[in-house]
Order: sequence, then C-alpha cells, then structure tokens
Amino acid sequence: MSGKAAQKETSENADFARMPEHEAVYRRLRTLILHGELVPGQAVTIQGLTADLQAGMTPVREAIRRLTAEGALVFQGNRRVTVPVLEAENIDELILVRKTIESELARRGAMRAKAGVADRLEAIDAALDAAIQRGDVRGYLTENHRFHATLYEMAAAPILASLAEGLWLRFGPSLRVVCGRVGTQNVPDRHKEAIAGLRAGDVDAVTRAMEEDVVQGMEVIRTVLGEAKSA
Amino acid sequence: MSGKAAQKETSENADFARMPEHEAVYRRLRTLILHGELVPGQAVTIQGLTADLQAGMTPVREAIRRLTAEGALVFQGNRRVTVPVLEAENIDELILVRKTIESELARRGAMRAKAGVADRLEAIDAALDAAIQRGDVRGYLTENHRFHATLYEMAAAPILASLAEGLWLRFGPSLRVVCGRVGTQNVPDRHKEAIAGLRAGDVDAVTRAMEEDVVQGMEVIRTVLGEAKSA
DNA sequence: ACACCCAGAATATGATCAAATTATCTGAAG
DNA sequence: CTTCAGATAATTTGATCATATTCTGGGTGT
Repeated sequence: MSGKAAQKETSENADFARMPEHEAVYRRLRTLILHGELVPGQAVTIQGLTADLQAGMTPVREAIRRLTAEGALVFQGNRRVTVPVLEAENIDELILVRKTIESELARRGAMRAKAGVADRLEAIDAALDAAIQRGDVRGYLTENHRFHATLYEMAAAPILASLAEGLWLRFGPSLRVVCGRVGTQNVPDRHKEAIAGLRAGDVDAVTRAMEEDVVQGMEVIRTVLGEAKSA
Repeated sequence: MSGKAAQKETSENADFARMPEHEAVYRRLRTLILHGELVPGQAVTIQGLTADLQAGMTPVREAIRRLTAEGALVFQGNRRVTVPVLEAENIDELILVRKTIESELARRGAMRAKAGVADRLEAIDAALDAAIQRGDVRGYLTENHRFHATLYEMAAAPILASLAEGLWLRFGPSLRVVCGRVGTQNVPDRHKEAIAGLRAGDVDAVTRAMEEDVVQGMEVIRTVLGEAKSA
C-alpha cells in the first residue's frame, strides 16, 4: 500500500496551503473569469497579472496556457490573449452540448444521490435566492455554479464533469454581463423542480428540470446579447 | 492598415516557420499523443521532453499544461504527469458526448458542404484503406483523424470542433493500443456511407453515418480494452 | 521497521532578447 | 496655417533561457 494522506480535492478552492503556485494562480484566474470579473474582449497580459496577483511570471504563463486550452481565453494571433466575446452562433453550439452533458450528469447524479444531498442543494438554492433578492450578482454566480457543481460531484463521471466545467468558462463572462444588464431577478432557473424530483426519487424529473434549466439560462443570454448587438 | 501577410492556419501542422516555440512543441506533443506514440500509463517528464524534442524547458512546460487542461495528460497529484489510462466507465461518457457532437458537426458540415469536398473525403478514405491494407497503424490513425477533421472544418462550428478535437486526445492512445491488438482490418467505419450521403445531398444520411461510425469505433475500443482487463 | 539522507526532477525567479503597439515627428498637400 | 499620411523612435509586452530553490522518492543505515 502506497499509504499517503490523500488530500481531499474539495470541488472548488481547497486549501491554498501546499499547492504549487501555478495551480493557485490558475484557480484564482479561473474564478475571475467564471464570475465575469474579466469583461469579454478585455486583453489579458502576463505582466498585468503578475502585478495584480502578486505572482511570478512562469506560474501566470502556465495558468494562461491552461485557460486558453479550455477556451476560457483566446490567442489573438499576434501574441496577445483576450477574453473571448460570445457570438450568437456560438450560443447554439453551447446549448446543444450543455443540454446533453448537463442532463446526463443530472441523471447519473440523481441515480447515485446519497441522502442529504437534497438538503445541501436546498441550502445552496436558498443562498442563491437570497443573493438574487439583494441584487448580489457575484453571489448569484457563485451559488448558481455551486449548485451545478454539486450535481456533477454526485454523478461520478469525470470526463463529463470536466467538459461541463469547461463550458461554464465559455459563457461565464457573458453571464455576468447579462446579469448586470437585466438584473438577477430575471434569470429564471429550475432548481426547485430538480430538488423536488430528487426527494421523490424521480430521476427523469431531475433530468428534465436540469435540461430545462440549462436551455432557459442560455436562451436568456442569447436574447440579451442579441439585443445588445442590434442596439 | 497594419499590413502583414496573414499566414494561413491550415487546419493541422501549418508552417512551423514563424510560430512561437511553445506552440510548435505543443503541436508535436499533441500529435505524439493523438497517434498513440505515448503509451497509456507512461510517465511524461519535462526534462525527458526537452531532450527528446530538442526544446527549452519553458516551452515544454507550457505544452504540458495545455495538454493536461485538455485531458490528454493527467496530473498525478505529486508533481508527476502521465498519459491517462481509459477505463470502461469513461468510454460510456465519451460515446455519449462524441455521438452528440460528431453527428451535429456532420449535419452542419453536410449542409454547408461545398462542391469538391466529397472528392477530398474520398481521397482521404482511399489513403485510409490503403493504410489498412498494408497494416500501417500510424497511417490509419492519421488518415482517420484527417477524415473527421475535414468534416469539422466544413461545419463552421468552432466550439463543437474544439471539443471534438479534445475528445480525440482522450481515446487516441487507447485507439493505438486497440489497433496493435486486433489489427486495423477489424476497425470498421462508415465513411463510404457518409460520402455517398454527401453526394446525394442527403444530410440525414451523413449525420446517421457519422454517428454510427463514432459509436461503432468506440464500442470496439470498449470491447478490446475490456478483454485485455479481464485477461 | 523506522528515520535519515541523497539524487534527481519539478517549481519558480529574474534577466535578456525579440516583437509589436503606441507615440512622436516630419513633410507635403489642401 | 492646418491637417493628414508615412515613417521612425520609444515603450510596453511576450518568449526564452540559465539558474537557484524546493520537493518527492528511494536507498541506506541503524
């Protein structure tokens, strides 16, 4: 037996303690993008990040490479890197893939759900609603992502989960823009239905709820972004 | 006008001429993995690659980070990196996603197909069959990938295409193992049907052919890998 | 079996070089 | 005299390398 204290990979920002610098920088930058702290179209410079994040050049470089590989950043040909702007055509692609992946993750998650998961999801959803009520965009984005990530965790499908996380990075910045424009009140979800289905042991209901949740959310983004472009 | 000869990004290995070192290293390493030159489970060391590829340490580092972000390599926790071994459960995930993405890419590609594309695909498929006949595994893998990549190009769906390419990296090494075990003769495809559908302007036929192609191919991998494990 | 030490590999820094964008300057045309 | 175009200089940023530091794993000695 190799015998080593397997440090838990607790979904999100685990202890930053003993973690390589490049990993820490990656997670911080990732969160920045996911929460739309970086505006679509904005240039991302290495030297700017070394200053902002108080990190060395090499770790920043590696974090940027990882994020570009995931599609969260784009290589602008001449050696510049920017946050991509989501186009209407791309949203169709995202809807198709997210619909497939998220509903499958929901299905698997519902089937393997342990007791207490529904409670955890309900707590997250309550925090989410609270954030919406007080107009806290940052809190809304955080809790919304946490809700989905909790489902991914249960599904025990590492490839699907990593793909789903990658897709979040692609629309995260735009989601922030949308929330800032129409307010968090007008971004509906199907979390209540999913939780109810989970409690009832109705796998299909959970699957359906999350699929509708995804499609609905992405359609809002499409609509708002489309209006912004025509205006 | 900034006035610079916009160098073409010809799908695969474009001119290595004016390309940052880290980009060139990335593509070479990527091809190595895609063609199964690196065995699943094998350790990948930075210093090993600097020696093998005659490259500096920093570019190699960045290439490895990109590939790990795409799932082509895995971080072993302690600072080791290896080529991942595909498990049976993971194949189910890959089938689901590839089926969705590849069929959609085929559908879009068929709809937007220009004249002459069918000829190009037929030429690739002929080269593929020739490689099979002479038992050339490397050639088989190259041409098979090229066939699909050509369809991706026509589809004009950048996100779907990048996701599809990322999935290839996950089963590429295992595909090589499978070919080495059962021979290239026993890996069937539906390329002929796809080309026929393309010539007939039958979009649904192309979609169906490629979906079956993907599922069939992945099932072969599952079967062979399953036998190897039980043996 | 346990603790310690050593070799080797990965991580991280800073310096150096190259490229590109921005700013500035000059000159001619209106 | 003003304005705009073209070209050149200056600054910013990216790419790469050599080097120092830290950590992991294995061997060794008790």
